[in-house]
Amino acid sequence: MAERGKQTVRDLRRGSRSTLLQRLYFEGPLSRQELGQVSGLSAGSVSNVVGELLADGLVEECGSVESDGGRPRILLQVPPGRAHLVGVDVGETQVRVALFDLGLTELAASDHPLSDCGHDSDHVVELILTGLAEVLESTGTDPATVLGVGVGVPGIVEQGDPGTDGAGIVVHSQTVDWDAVPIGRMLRAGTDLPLYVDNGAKTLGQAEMWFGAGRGARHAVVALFGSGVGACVIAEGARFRGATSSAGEWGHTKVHVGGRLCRCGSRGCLEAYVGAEALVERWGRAPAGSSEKAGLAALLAAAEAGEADAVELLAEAAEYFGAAIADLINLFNPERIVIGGWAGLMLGPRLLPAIRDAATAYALRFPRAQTSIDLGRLGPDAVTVGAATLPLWHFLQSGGELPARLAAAAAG
Amino acid sequence: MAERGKQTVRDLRRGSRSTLLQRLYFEGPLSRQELGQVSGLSAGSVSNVVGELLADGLVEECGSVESDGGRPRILLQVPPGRAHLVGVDVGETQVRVALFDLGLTELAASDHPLSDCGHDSDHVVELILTGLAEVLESTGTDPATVLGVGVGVPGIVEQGDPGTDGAGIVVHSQTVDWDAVPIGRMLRAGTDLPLYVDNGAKTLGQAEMWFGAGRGARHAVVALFGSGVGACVIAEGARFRGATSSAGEWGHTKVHVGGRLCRCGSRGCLEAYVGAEALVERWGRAPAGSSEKAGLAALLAAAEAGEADAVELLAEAAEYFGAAIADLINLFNPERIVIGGWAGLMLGPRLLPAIRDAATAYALRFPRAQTSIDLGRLGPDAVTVGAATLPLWHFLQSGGELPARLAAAAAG
DNA sequence: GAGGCTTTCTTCAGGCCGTGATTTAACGTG
DNA sequence: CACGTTAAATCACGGCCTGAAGAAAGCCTC
Repeated sequence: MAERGKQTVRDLRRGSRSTLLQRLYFEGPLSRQELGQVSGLSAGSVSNVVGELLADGLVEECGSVESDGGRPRILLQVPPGRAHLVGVDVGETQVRVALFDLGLTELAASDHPLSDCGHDSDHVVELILTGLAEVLESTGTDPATVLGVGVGVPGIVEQGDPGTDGAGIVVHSQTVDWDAVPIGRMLRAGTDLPLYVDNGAKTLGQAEMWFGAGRGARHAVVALFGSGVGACVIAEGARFRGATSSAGEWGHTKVHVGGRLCRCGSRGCLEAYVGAEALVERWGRAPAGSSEKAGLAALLAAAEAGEADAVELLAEAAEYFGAAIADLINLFNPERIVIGGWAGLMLGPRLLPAIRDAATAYALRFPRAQTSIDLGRLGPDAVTVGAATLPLWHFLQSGGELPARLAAAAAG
Repeated sequence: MAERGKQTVRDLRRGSRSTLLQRLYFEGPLSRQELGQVSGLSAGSVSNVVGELLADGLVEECGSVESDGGRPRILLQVPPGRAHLVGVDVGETQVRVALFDLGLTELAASDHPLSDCGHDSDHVVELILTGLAEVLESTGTDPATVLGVGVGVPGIVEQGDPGTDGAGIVVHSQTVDWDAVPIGRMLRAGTDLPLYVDNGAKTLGQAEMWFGAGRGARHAVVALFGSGVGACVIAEGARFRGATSSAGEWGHTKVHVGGRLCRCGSRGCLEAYVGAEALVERWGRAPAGSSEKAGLAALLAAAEAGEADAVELLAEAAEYFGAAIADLINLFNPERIVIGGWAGLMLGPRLLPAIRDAATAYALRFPRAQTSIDLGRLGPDAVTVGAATLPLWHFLQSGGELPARLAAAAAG
């Protein structure tokens, strides 16, 4: 039931390249020696594979470190400038396109507000494509050096047939009224770059796992607390997708069957109790016309000032949030829970102790004891970074597969 | 982040053996020809690997089928009598040990009631070991032909260090008051056979996946509805374990934060609303002193007879159950949900439509549309079958690894 | 400053693996 | 009984990883 299909002797090499590339990417400069130890490959193979990677330009030597009287170790790293990545955040109020180098340093960004036409899909696609053109042009980046474009969108992303180069990707979103929008095909019409699309919350979670509070964990859940509530589940070091890659829709988990009406149309959803939108609305004292963010900040300030109803509302939210986290602990048995998202970061410092207590009260003892609950470290702007990890992940996983033109350039 | 470590050219062969063995095991007699097609391996490799498997006695030729005027195809199969498996069910009222052949046909079984000493762990271990001796002796089975002993226990199983031959397995169970019982070491003292231990509900789920309503699904959740409530999650064809293999503890998911008190000590757990024990207790009309099973049957009969409170109680249970299944759908995005367990099978025919409706009402549209909800097909006696799949799974996964003595016998 | 020591990296024979073409086997047909 | 057809076995080939032996690059001592 878990066949991994045909494997030729060539897949071994792909696997070795991938392992070495990943180690080098995540664990900084390493010598061939150390690389052999951490990867389990023999020194001979490491030398061989690294030679290949050097020839492809995917790895470069960067200084050396003396070794107690012997030949110095030559350090190796993935050259950050070797290729580029694009991350796109289709947010609630704007479309943001950012260009990164391989080290995920932001080289340029382009923002377009989404006020006039709302989330009309043609318009969003147009903004993505113009943003893409802008960041490439403003930095003089050759499109051939871009490994791919990762896009974080609201809603559920159906990946479609993997063989079709992203053209089969379809997005369903009840909140922005996208019903089976074929965003893959629409973007494909405007660019030849490899496309990767995923839910924005999931890309934020991915970023938190790679560069934030999730680093190093193999089983984790990033609980994203913003206007709504979502989660990104990581199992065995990779995102848990489920059958059609919509796994982790935590916001509509029931905390009170038949309870408060949720914007999804159902009742009793977690999001209807602890989502920022719901909290601000329930509090009812936010300055009229203020943004959701300002409203939540006002609620927090009121609670800090000791206003009873604000204090109580937040305490209740912490209990619900903790109880829902207990569900995650019971169901996924992670070693770490990371609370992220802008609202999570805003309220976290105040609510974390109560959330932890509630999780302890509601979860089973054993799995709870295996899990730590911490705050995330990345703000909402990390969605673009997370989106850029989508092509990056493919790059590392495939052992450094380059677009045809870029590979040819290295050979020359 | 998902390194699969060192891979030598030998692992390829192990993988090929495993693939072929699995195909042959699950998809009945197949010719080398067909095997090549379904596995993707070339005809040459298939011939080669099958030759090896034949020599090891892991595969045998069984008749042939004509082929439209050419050389007939020789059919191959895994000989059911080649080895044996033991499955153990540590249930609420008894310890059941069963001996199976490779085809999972039950050859012998031994039941020991658990009335006198309750679940004292020493006593349970003793019963397992005597049961094991009994089934081996009554059938005259050489222990060397037993691939392993799978044990299904109540509670959470911590697998310990994989290298220690099962000796590190520890069980935690709040219901039978086992606190870190080192069942691996205790059993190891009484037998040399390879040991595999997992939660009983999970083994039942595994059985349902392999031989019941879950067949063929790669992403599924088996929702187990008995005295309590549990779940077995399958992702990518393998059981989803989480960090310490306790994932899927669904019964203590919150459906009403702060609601009914549950036997786990927390409040608002699903189990406190729809578990058979809770239902019978809430109904309050079961004949005094009757078993839980009889009580639930009485409740069902009352509802069928149209008694208002019974009808209403079951309708409420269906709604809660469906809502909780909606949570599973949102979180795990499976392609199939199987409702099993003795209470599930008993109430299923009556409640399934309501459960499906509730799941549709409470789950998000898109993932709900990807999922079918069906009743399981295996009764609670399948726990032993499921337990026996634990060593069987290891056998198939490893490409037909045999205990030393058995392998030697084949060579002779 | 030359030889020796230590440590790192490279090279190479050896054993396997899967592929794909070729050969051999087994069967029905005319 | 020769022929066409299909299934299985065989084998040369290019690849892969390992492990051992050899080369490289420093430091230390005399």
